Amino acid sequence: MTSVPELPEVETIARGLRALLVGRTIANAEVLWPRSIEGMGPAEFVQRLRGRRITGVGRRGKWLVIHLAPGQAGEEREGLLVHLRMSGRLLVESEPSHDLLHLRVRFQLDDGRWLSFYDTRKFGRLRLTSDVTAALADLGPEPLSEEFTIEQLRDLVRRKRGRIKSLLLDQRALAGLGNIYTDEALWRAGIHPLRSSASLTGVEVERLYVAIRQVLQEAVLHEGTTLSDQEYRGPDGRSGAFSTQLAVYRRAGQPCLRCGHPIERVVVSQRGTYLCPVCQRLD
DNA sequence: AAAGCACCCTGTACGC
DNA sequence: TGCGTACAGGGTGCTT
Repeated sequence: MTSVPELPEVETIARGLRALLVGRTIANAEVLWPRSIEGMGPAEFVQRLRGRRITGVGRRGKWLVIHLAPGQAGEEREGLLVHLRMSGRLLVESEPSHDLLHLRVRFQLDDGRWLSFYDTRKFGRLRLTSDVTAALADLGPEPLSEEFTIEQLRDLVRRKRGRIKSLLLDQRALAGLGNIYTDEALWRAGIHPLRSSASLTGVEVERLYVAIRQVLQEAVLHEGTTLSDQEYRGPDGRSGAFSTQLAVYRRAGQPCLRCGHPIERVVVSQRGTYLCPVCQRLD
């Protein structure tokens, strides 16, 4: 069972970590699973992070961004990027580790605490970059930002020939949506995930825009979605409450909250996809 | 251009 | 009860 961190979960983590990390200095780092590090070897990674002060914690799409004060090289926009993928977790702990088996990378902070990266499935990635903006330049717009408008979504949708679900999952088109919130947004908008994106009417694009923003906003307010004990946790160990708000995700066979028809599961873009065939028509 | 698939991984669910 | 196997899922890269 997995519920993967998407925009609301990463946002919750960023907010929690911000309070704990800003102003701290990384005294030392240790890489227990080298493939968790992207773009350079673990030795260089550790060497470049040692002594660096954390100036901020943010989020871009599903990436967590830990901003660093300029080091000896003087890079202005250096930062540590973390993508949690399937099972990654970042925790601030007073003990060195609570789970050595799944500990992949850890940072010792100047206050004696530890920032620990746990990742059961080893898909998560840490990347140290000298230019945060450039490193994330391929990501599409932030769906909750003011800059993201209905017109932007309309352009995205009209320019592509593929399925609407594939488009929403494409991080270069729109940043931060994953399998859960894509299905939830499409259900709220009454749009079948297999519809060609270019076939959406103006009204449907508007409904989709509202649905995406609302579902993400509500999920942020609920601090994300946690589906079982094993799954996503906030940095303080709290679980997300949005699971109680899910209308379709993992609800195959259960009645649609709008019309009562059983929710169906199909596969779209190699992903389990949940929908109501009555409220989300293909024809 | 878009779709499909293998790959990266391991905990869990399921069938026998 | 225990064992083997299929499956899930984000992103990347390759093929169709």
